[in-house]
Amino acid sequence: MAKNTAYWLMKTEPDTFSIDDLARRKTEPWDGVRNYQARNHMRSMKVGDLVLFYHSNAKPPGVVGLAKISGPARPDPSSWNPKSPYFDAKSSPETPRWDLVEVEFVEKFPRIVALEELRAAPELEGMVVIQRSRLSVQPVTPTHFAHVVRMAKAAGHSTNSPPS
DNA sequence: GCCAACGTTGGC
DNA sequence: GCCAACGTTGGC
Repeated sequence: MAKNTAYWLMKTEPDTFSIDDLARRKTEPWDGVRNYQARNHMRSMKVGDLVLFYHSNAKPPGVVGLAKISGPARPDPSSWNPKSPYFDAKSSPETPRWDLVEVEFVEKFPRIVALEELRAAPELEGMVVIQRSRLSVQPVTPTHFAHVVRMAKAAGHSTNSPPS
């Protein structure tokens, strides 16, 4: 893994676009982000950066897999398409306001790492998703990233771990 | 379905 | 530039 890889968490509602949708499509232009902080995070992404793929408004909400950035930030055409649900009258091809990045499927975890588990893990203290749940594109520290991946590949918490 | 948190808008 | 009103997000 390249030394300068950065790590992120991106949220999506599975009813709209899930990890399975991404697995089918292989790669997806991540359009519709309409929050400046999230947009600015996308602008600082580099191709090859790794992403924790998070399902919000899901039962349970949590990290369900990995993706990577396969295309850098560029203007989001849905922002000036009046037929798009993400249309913004203040954005145009000449003066684009919103960006997207290309997101590529890496893997679906064998299990969901639920938000509840993220909260309960002392190693993940301070992770953005735990304290600022509304930000849809967030930076993740390398340490936190590695820990979430480790959790995904270990047995789950009490509800589905084997009897002791 | 509720509602707290929080981002955005717009009047002043 | 402040801040109240409003809209949205997202966990529960």
